[in-house]
Amino acid sequence: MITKQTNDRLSSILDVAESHIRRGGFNAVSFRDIATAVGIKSSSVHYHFPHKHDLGKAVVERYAINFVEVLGSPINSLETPTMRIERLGAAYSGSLAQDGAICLACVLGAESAGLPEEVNGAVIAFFKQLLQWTEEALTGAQGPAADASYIISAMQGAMVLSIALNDPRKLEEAVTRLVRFIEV
Amino acid sequence: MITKQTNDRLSSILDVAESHIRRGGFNAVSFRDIATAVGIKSSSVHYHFPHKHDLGKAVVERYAINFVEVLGSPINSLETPTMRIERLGAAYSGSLAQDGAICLACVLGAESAGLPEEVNGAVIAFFKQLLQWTEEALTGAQGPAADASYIISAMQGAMVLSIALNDPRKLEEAVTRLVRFIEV
DNA sequence: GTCTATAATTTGATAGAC
DNA sequence: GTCTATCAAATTATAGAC
Repeated sequence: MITKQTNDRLSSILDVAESHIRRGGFNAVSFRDIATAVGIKSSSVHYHFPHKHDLGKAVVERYAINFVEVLGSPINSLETPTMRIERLGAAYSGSLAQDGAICLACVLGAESAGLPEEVNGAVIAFFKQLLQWTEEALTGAQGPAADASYIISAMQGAMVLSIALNDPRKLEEAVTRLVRFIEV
Repeated sequence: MITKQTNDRLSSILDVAESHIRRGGFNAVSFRDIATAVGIKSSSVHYHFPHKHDLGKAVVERYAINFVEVLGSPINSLETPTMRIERLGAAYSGSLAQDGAICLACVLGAESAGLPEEVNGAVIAFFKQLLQWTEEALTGAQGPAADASYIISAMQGAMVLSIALNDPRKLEEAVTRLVRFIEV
């Protein structure tokens, strides 16, 4: 099936691009590197994404969709706010362990002043989506850590420390601490 | 004076390089961009820093020295732990407002997997230094936020959110919250 | 220390055949 | 959709004159 194969190739390109960006930032990716890793030529990557910002935007948008899909809705759940934030932290911890890379939006957010507008817009949209999810997850919660921006900040920063110092416990400890100081 | 002029030029190069890196990451800087901004040729930049990782390393090391110098020693002070962390947060907030850029180590830490070893080593050294400063600053402190790694994580992440969403209050609010939950 | 000149490589991007 | 071929520009880096 043509459609299937197209999707697979597109996914492969996005997979490699996401992986590279999450490890070294937007400027650490090149069409050639991606093409080689996928097993095609750089001109074929250009066919799917004419400009580099098209590729970057697509990577972020797919990341955003996948992320919320994995997390699920925070409203329909029977969990407590504490459990939801714990799940958010587990998602990041698992992602850090499995991919050996931090949140895509964290890397791109850190270098946002040097990004194409199209990519930046997608990053901003993702962060707003993530903040909204966290706000909803915190409905009815209290305590020192019960604030969406604060929780996201702590987790993003802990990922930076974890990857820079090669110590995943930085993230785990931050999540533990956050979760502990959310009261229902 | 030759020495004076040399130092000024060297400082200018490091100034421009730091500014560019803090805005767009390590790969967003080029010898030509730096040279143009300083008012010299790229080969002259190579004279001072043969390889790009030499430049990157020097930028981080100077940043580390300046940072602790601005903060001062956390031990000889008569301040409470709360006041010291507040001062750390103010340093970052002021730096964000003045330079329009986040912490150098945060940007480079986020893309650490794509950095030259020499630069990475300097970033790790800076983070360890910063964590040690914060640990000493927290001597005798308690409460939900009284942990060096946690505090640094929250501040670094809050800077990412602040710059990505163009809202410096993210950092200010994080600092306020952290400071509020350190008990002496 | 800075310059000119230049090399070698990489990069984002396009044209056109299949 | 993918390929070959190619391009213009940019990048890191070096050699040698001043």
